[in-house]
Amino acid sequence: MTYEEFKEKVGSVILTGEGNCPVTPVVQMLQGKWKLQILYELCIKCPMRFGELKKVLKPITNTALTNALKDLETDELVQRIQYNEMPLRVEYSLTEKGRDLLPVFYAISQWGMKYIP
Amino acid sequence: MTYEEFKEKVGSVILTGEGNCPVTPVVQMLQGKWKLQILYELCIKCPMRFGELKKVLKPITNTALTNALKDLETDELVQRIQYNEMPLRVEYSLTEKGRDLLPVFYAISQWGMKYIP
DNA sequence: TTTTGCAGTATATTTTTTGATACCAGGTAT
DNA sequence: ATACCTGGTATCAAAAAATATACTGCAAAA
Repeated sequence: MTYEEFKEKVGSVILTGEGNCPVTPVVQMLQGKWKLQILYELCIKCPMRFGELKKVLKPITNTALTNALKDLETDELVQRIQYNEMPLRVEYSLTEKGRDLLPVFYAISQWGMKYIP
Repeated sequence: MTYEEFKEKVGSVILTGEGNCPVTPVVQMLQGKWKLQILYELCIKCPMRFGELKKVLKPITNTALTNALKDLETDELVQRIQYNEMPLRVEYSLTEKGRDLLPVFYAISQWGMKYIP
């Protein structure tokens, strides 16, 4: 993709910094050491249980995972469903809003496959 | 994009966490409050001078901008060229590696235009 | 009856980021 | 002689993020 194609595709909305920017708020929403990694795991396998996420994201701590998941829930990217069985089962899955991030992860993975040795 | 399309496109390389993942290292490289915003500005206008970046990214501080630019230079996403005129002129531009992030920003902007009010 | 598994909480502490302030060097304009 | 411009650096304090450790409640299994 060239600069020209980029500007043409993104269109007239490239008003950075002024509250109309379609990138800055997204970037801010996804900030935090674990958020993107959690979302990516959920792109690959969905739903996932708390303990399952903890395993694939090791060495994440309970606290970090809980906090990140709460933020993602608040932003409506992830949905939490609790089944009151014993032992307790809680499943996390992407919402539609979260699933719409798939193209972002696809673009990142393409870049990674080109540049990460 | 569906989960199935995603997995098919990303292919067999979805080995998260184990050092072969094409996403995790990229995500880590782009972490930091200003990095993605700087790169995005350079997607829109390239090259840009130090003071120019400072203006569009206001309220960024000298320290923050300098540090972020250094990291981006280290990762070879951004190139720094100094012209020894007076007053001094320094221009920052995307490298080819950095330009290859355009599709990532395009995907983010698409998402942002759908979900950011 | 003690232990185990799940999904967390609570609290405190450490580490990392961020920010504010002042300063520098070289040349030009006043 | 003084002030100003650009593109920073240096130093320290403050705020935010991340981590460590211990603990909870519930039920079933040993």
